[in-house]
Amino acid sequence: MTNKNSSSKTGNNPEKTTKEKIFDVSLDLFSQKGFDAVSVREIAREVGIRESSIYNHYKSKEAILDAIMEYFMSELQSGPPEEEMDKLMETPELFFEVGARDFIEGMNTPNTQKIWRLISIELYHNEKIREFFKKELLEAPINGWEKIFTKMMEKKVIKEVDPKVLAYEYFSFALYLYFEYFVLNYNESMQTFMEVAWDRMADHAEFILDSIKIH
Amino acid sequence: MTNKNSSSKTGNNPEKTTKEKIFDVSLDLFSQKGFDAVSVREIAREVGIRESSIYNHYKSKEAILDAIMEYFMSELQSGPPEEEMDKLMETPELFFEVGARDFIEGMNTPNTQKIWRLISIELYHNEKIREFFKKELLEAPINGWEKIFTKMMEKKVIKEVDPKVLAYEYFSFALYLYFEYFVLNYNESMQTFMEVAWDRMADHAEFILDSIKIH
DNA sequence: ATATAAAACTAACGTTCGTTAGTTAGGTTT
DNA sequence: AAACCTAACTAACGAACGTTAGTTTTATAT
Repeated sequence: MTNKNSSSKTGNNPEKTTKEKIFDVSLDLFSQKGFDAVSVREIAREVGIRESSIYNHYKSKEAILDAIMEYFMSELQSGPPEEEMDKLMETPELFFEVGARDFIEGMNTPNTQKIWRLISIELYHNEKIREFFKKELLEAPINGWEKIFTKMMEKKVIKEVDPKVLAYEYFSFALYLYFEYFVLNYNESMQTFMEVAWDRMADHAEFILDSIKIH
Repeated sequence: MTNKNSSSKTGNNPEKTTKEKIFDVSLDLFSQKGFDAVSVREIAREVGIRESSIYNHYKSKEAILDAIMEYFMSELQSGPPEEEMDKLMETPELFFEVGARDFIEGMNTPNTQKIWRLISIELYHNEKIREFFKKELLEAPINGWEKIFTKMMEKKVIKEVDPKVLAYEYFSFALYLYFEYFVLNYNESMQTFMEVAWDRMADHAEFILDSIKIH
């Protein structure tokens, strides 16, 4: 089995290898129906080969899911660099804008968007994915925002409140948007979501800002 | 097929009918593993009968899920009565406390708690459940809070802001708590969750209140 | 005691599932 | 030309699935 990374970021590359096709088709199907509800035969049919041929490229159905998750984790961006942060922090309005852009662009590309959906479905069935979600997609950002708010208080640009509470206040709305889109309205167009999410995240940031900024 | 309502609210009633046992066992299993991952044979084994006997009580596996959902909808409480509302609204602190209690007690009994979890899992696979969730568990409460905040503004007990934004601000945190518990930490004890949820909902209400109350 | 209806049983049906063994075609390297 | 590898193929395995038909037990009513 070759270990060439099966990334296949471009959806309409005509020179895709069979392994990449399997990857892409699986992601499409998994993200729409969930892992268990998709059969190897269905993947094979969509790719245009027999189901047994899948096993020339991936040793099991589970291995396809693993490859998808591995790809996603490698694509996770870690946000803007430290130095830039410090400057931004002095004007909270700007900072929130950057934060919102970060959040929304984190679900930007078609592939990552599908994986977000897949993760949502598999949260209930897959312990590994659930732990990943908790640690990397919830706790890490919240701890990050807590640190940011703490620093802002030290710099006296916002009022003194419990930074943890503030982090939850800010971040829980992002989770709400995520939930509304990926769980409840997954089929609507991405463009529409991006625009709406941007506006609502801006409203939210404004509300938070109004109550914590020092006039 | 008898149409006696299969409620079985008390978990340790020794005089449960077989139909009630099937209902309870199915709910247990569905809420832990999801509908598709539970087989009729597994339910039968847990109840202590053969799988074919299930069909003397429910005409299909799907019919068990339908019965569970029907029970849940019938248990949904609609909140405190109108007259009491008007009085409460004049002191927002009290009102939030009532709101939080409502929210948390809505997930109170062991049975409803399991169904909440089941709903979460089936959101992705079941269009009926997804629509129910959107309408009854998201839109309805948010519209309710929007009306409440509008009235509060009319009574001049809180500042004038966009009531829709405010409703989302208040409610999205509740959804966050729901998500954290039912999706990510389902196995922890209910008592622990109730206490933590109560505290955090109080912190949240205090934060919101601080930024909208008229001093 | 006898008849009746509910609810348990045994046995099997037709499908679909993930996966494997063994084989064949096509292209590249010796 | 021969050897080799990759990746396709055919065919099938055993297991699990939801469901059904037909039969026997059990409890209740006459």
